[in-house]
Amino acid sequence: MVDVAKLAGVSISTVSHVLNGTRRVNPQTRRRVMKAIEETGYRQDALARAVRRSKSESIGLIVSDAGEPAFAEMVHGVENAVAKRGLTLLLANSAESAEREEAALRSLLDRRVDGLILARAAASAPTVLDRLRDGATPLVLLDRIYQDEPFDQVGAQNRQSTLSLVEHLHAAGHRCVAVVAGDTRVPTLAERVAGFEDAVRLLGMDPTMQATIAVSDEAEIQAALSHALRHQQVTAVVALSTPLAAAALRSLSALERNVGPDVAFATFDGFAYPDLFHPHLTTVHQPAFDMGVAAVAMIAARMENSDAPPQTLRLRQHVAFRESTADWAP
Amino acid sequence: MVDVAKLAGVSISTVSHVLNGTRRVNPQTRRRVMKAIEETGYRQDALARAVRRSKSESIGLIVSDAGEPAFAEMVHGVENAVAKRGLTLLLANSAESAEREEAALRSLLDRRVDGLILARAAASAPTVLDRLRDGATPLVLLDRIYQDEPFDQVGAQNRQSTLSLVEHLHAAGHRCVAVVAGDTRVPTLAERVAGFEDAVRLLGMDPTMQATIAVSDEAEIQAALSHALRHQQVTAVVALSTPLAAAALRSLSALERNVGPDVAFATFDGFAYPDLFHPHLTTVHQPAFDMGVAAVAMIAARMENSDAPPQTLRLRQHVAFRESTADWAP
DNA sequence: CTGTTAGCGCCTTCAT
DNA sequence: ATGAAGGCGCTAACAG
Repeated sequence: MVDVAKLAGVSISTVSHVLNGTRRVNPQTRRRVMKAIEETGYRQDALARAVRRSKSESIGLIVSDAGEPAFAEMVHGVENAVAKRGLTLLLANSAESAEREEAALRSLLDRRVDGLILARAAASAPTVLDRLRDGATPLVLLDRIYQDEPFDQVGAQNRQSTLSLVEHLHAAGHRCVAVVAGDTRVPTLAERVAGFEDAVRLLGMDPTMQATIAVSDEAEIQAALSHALRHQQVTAVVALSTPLAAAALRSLSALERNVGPDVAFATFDGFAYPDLFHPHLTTVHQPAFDMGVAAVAMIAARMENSDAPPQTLRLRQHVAFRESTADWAP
Repeated sequence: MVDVAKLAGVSISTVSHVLNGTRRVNPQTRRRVMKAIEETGYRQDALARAVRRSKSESIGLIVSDAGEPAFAEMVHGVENAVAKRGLTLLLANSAESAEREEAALRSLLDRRVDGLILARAAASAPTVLDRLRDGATPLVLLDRIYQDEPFDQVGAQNRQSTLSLVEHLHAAGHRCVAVVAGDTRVPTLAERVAGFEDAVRLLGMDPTMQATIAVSDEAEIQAALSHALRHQQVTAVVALSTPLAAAALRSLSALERNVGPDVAFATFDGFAYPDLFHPHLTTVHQPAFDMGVAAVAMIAARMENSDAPPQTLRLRQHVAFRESTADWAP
């Protein structure tokens, strides 16, 4: 910066001001400075600038499972929105571990990110957000919504979507449904279970004839499904996430039940390229990319106006009814 | 930091030294400082530290297409390796655009990342790496390998894998193959095409009976495939990436050719959960996660020893032979 | 319209 | 074994 100033015959202060457009400067000198910058190949040091302004022009994102396609999509959406605003994205993955989540949070905060987007880990510690309660750094909770937290949040309408899905199954004649629910500490999954229970009640289905399988391990899922199919006359299976769907489909295959004719099947989130996946699976599609975009928008809004009440945004999910729930007959 | 120093009754200099373990300090005072840090809830400012040391403890990653599953896996691998080293990941997506790539590069460099991992965009400008030629910031080129660039690189053994694949098809009786190649400015795809040409030569296949379809648009792919199937008696189709495979499979479906019995099919990179995808597709699996991990390792090595000659690492791909190339008969 | 100067929070000689 | 002091590169009063 000193070099530029010297070459242009001005003070570094002027250089700073032409760079930031932060005060009027004579077009003549302005030109000279620009030329000097060009010739010098000078680039502003974003870090020093951030230290001085205590604003880093960056936002941090912590996802709970970078391997899941839905989260990969959210990362994609966040990256897009962040880049569009000229910010930089700092990415971390907690891999569903409370320790890694805590460490990532500290690290990003130490880097003075201007905002933080967090999809909490399944095992997330209740105290992990304490250091953010003062609102110094805007936080938005992504995907996994915690009712009582005083933060902005973005998720999907899990409860209603599950209801629509089960209504559809009920209309097709299904009376006994098995839900592969996984780790129900995850609010997203708990909401979907709650939606299922809503449906059971509303549709007058017999609660004792339904099965909620709250495990994640494939072998356990298979055992539970086997039991449900044989002893509870379950005719439809609903998986609450992509990895659970994979485990369930493998289990059904091992149990020699054909998806479609033998047992109806539906899933949340689903697989990439659903039109190429056979059989075509009835799927509740999460607007993962848009959720990422929305999260960034909320951060931006919060940076403008920090004392508005926290807001929870739930995006609509698209329910695609396909083959896997069409070929079964009572 | 001043607060901590005051509370412990020492100078900030001592605080700095206990924090960094950068010189011997009396266990007594050391304790006092630690306690003061605890009570104050003091955290080091990573940015100020980076400015002073001109080392940011972060690495930048630019991918060319965050939507492709293979790149999502690489991001995952890079994130993992970076976190394991206690560094922070800055992520950007060029979306195959030279401008966005250039912008991302500048932005990350301005943030003084300690190393940079780049999967170049298809349209990448030849000059984009010029500012890195001096070696001040270690760079590793990921996935898309450029022969003549004097940088560390990590990719896959595309040429040999393609050869194995085509040998397999040839052994099954195929003599005319269509390759859906997409944008062959992408070195990865060009290498796979080269591997195909190697195979044609080595196996004595008639070059005029092969089709290389170097477009990405689905309608164009369908038209070209239609022509190749009818007028060139093509019996096997090979797609060189996941999106190309999706387009090709849709095209074949539109042309009413059954994958397997009517026409053999193989793809690179493939779809998630291949065991659930029907028909099971013969696939050359890229070790995308490991490529990401390896890229970080190379950055780390380069930071130790900057004057070793640049190295190109090619990881082996796993070729899984499955149904889609098993059911066809001459 | 422009320059001088005092920090931002930290590390690191140089003294003691 | 510890402190004092000078910057890292930058911005933002405060002066002219």
